[in-house]
Amino acid sequence: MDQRHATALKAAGMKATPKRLAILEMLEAEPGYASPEELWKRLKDRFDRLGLPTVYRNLEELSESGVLSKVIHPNRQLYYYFCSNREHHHHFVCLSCRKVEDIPSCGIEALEHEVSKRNGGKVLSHILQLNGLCGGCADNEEKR
Amino acid sequence: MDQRHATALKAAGMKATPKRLAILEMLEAEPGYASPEELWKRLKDRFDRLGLPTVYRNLEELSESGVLSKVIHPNRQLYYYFCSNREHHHHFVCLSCRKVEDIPSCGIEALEHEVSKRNGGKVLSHILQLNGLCGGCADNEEKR
DNA sequence: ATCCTAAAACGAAATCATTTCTATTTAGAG
DNA sequence: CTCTAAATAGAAATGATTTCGTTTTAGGAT
Ligand SMILES: [Mn+2]
Ligand SMILES: [Mn+2]
Ligand SMILES: [Zn+2]
Ligand SMILES: [Zn+2]
Repeated sequence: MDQRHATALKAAGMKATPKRLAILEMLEAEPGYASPEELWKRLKDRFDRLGLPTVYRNLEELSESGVLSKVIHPNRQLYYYFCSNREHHHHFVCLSCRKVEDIPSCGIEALEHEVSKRNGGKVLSHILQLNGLCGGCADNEEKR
Repeated sequence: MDQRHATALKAAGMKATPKRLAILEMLEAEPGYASPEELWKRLKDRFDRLGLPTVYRNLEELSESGVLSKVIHPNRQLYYYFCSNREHHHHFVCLSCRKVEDIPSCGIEALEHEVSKRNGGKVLSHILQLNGLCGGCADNEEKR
């Protein structure tokens, strides 16, 4: 039914299992990021059996293949979210309500070039994430 | 004797205990990042008693107060390093040898402005880190 | 449509880096 | 020198995440 997700999975070289599709649907409907356990609690009734390790494994694999994104959270727990924007970009994440907003550009090319020029290093990946309070949460904060 | 570190601690509102100073000296002498346990193993003989929780606690407090920096590592373990550059900047970290290199500029002001303009959100912190292989490790990689 | 097999999922148990807790020690202000 | 809030000890707990041996399944091949 959600051919889009099945296609994305196939493109990533992963089988389109019902559980993977359910995880993607649930995260797509979610405005913010979610933890493995939260997703598991909300999904397990839809299946005869659904193990928490399965959710962990799939979230990690989906993140690894770029279908999902991972949050670097100060509390060091894992959180994932769905973003359909296929361009390279980053995110602002609200630490209060968990909303995620796109940040279209990062000057990574210049920084990568800088690193390789200066010391011959090779940049394999980069993290750019803004943490804060979204508009709504910042307002609530003020009223307190 | 290392008045610099004692001063830095005082400036951060922290007592200049021998253990904190030893942690700072050890990390300053280190070219890259280190884990709490590694530091503990290398420091505990210098003291009658030194608990691993003390190392964890101090590293976190020192990182919290900006005296040390923390690495966001793919393996999700904690690593810290010392950087004396007091300007706002970020780092390239080598995933192989753990070397850390400065990245002088990040376009954070523009991004912060973008976030607050678009949705009224408030940016509280940001992460920018490049992961990769430093010059030396990239060379070794090629020879294999 | 059925077979076949590598991939996926199960789930109980283990892991182990990190944190907590209470008692004891200490830095440093007064 | 005294005093006290801050720092440390260290054993124990924690709990999110991972492992592992077994069972099930998706999807290409027949
Ligand atoms: Mn996005
Ligand atoms: Mn630096
Ligand atoms: Zn980027
Ligand atoms: Zn910055």
